Amino acid sequence: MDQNEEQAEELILEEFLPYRLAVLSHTVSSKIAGVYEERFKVSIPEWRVIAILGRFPGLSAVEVAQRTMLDKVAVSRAVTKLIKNGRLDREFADADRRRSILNLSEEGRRIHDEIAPLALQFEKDLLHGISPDEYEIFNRVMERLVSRARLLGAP
Amino acid sequence: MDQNEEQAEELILEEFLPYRLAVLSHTVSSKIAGVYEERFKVSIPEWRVIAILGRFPGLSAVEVAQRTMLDKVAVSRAVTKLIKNGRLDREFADADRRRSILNLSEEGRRIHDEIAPLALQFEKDLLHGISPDEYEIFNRVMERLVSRARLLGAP
DNA sequence: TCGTTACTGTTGTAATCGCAACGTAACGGT
DNA sequence: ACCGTTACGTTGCGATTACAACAGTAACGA
Repeated sequence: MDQNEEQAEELILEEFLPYRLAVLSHTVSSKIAGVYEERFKVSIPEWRVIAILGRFPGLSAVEVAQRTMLDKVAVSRAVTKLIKNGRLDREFADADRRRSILNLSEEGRRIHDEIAPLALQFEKDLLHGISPDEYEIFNRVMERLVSRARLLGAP
Repeated sequence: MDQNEEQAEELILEEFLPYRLAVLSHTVSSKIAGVYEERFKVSIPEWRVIAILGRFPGLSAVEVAQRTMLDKVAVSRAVTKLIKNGRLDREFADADRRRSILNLSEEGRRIHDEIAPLALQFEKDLLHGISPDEYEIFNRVMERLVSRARLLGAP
């Protein structure tokens, strides 16, 4: 029997990994965005910026972009809006006046400290019933998938 | 020692599950969309429609929407474009003339049969180095997460 | 010093998405 | 038969996103 004789497997959308990842991510994102948005009028990109500046004060816009996986345009717009809403302060570096120095304002910090526990709780709720062992494997696979995906397809 | 004395954990964006899911899904989607798009001029929603009609010929638009997790507007637009490009045929049901009956055209079938193996190969490449056991757990966790996410947040 | 090149952040714009509103069609009760 | 309701699919529109082009600043070498 020829070893290549096996039936070419058909593509079943609901089992197809990229599809399932998209569905899962979209479901999770829209649910948690509901919390940010509805209660604090903060979009996901804005929340990413706040979260990063909460841990790394004084970053520039590009540095924020790298750490949030947002492109610099998204960061620029999020920052503009956050400043307008009094949640961010911006200075410019003395040494290089192109470079911005971003920090949470008092209000920004307050919002950060309110959202963070909600977000962590949401994550916890999401993971309820999943054992640490399972989650560890899940995480390993996720990381593997990201790095593989970065290699594949178009460079 | 008070049992609530533990330090409130800080939110670390790059470890935060919704964020990581978004990054992973976005990375995977954009890579594989490159294949669909560049080589066949097919968007992701269009590909979902093709994939579903490949397995379930004769569905109506709403049925396609349910099975692809697209909303009916997205399906309507994808279908319009696919018909215009000669990849889909549409009839209307005798019993209920609101209801469309969608089928791949010959050309649509041809494209389906070309993309499907590429997509499956991409998935295989993505999963390279991950053991069946790991993948099984990964899948279990994914399913758990979707159903949890559907419960949480806004109803 | 001048000219080139690289980098930061903003703006302009086209494509996409999501939601509400709509037209048409079928259905259900009276 | 008639009215109100529900279902299917389309259209319009505001919000979001991605990408390219840009202005301004800095760095570097001739």
